[in-house]
Amino acid sequence: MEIKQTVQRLAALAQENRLAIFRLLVQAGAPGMAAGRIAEALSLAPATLSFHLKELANAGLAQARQEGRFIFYSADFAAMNDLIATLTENCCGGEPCLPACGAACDDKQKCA
Amino acid sequence: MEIKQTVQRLAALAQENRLAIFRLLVQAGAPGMAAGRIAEALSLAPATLSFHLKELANAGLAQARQEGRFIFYSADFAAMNDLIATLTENCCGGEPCLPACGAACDDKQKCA
DNA sequence: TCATCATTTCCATGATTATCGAAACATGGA
DNA sequence: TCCATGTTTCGATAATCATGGAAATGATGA
Repeated sequence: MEIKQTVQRLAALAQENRLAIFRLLVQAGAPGMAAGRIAEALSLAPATLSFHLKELANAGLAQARQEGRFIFYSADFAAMNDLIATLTENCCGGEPCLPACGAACDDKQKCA
Repeated sequence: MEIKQTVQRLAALAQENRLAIFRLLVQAGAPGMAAGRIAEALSLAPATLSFHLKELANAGLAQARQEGRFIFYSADFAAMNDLIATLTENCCGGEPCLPACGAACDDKQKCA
């Protein structure tokens, strides 16, 4: 993943309301939640919520889907995993991993 | 990890220069790098670098250590892992995981 | 102590971001 | 078509952030 996109995704999550929105979407799973429901759950003004949802969508962390009069938003798990993979990809820089590094490494053998 | 701290750490990484600094420190491993070397590697003004290093240190993602006239900074792998764990902790919200989720889950059995 | 080097703090500036009221834009039902 | 509802865009404002020059701080060796 490009560094610009990584920064964009980190920035998208680095805001209290957006992190809360994203977590809500993660818990909601594939069907997601209608914008209004999210606003209700987090007590956000419609314009404010819309601003943040757009930010998450632009970063590729959320997707919108129209259903009747409602617009459902859902988390993009693949994007989240890409982000995490990018953060950990140079984990320990080829050297034998520090103990603390183990939990984040996909390659358990390398990080044993 | 508290949500405020999670936001702080994400924000610390959500800036191109700071992400570059952090990656450099990750590659440098435990010994870390002197501030001057980092500035040199990334062509940053001393004041600018100092600002960003402070930001990373405040977020708990980097540590400073004095060595002679130099101050060495190193990445805190444990903090990075905490951050990732927080991002993935409600991964798939208890339901069977979506395929895309597997890579991020520590619990491979749950996310098979 | 003094000179020197490495780094940080102070300060001002410009840029970006978050918020929300009001208006506009869909969508679906009567 | 008209109305009601759900969501987004517009516009203004306040707050936060990034940058780097200049001065201050801290550490070392002479």
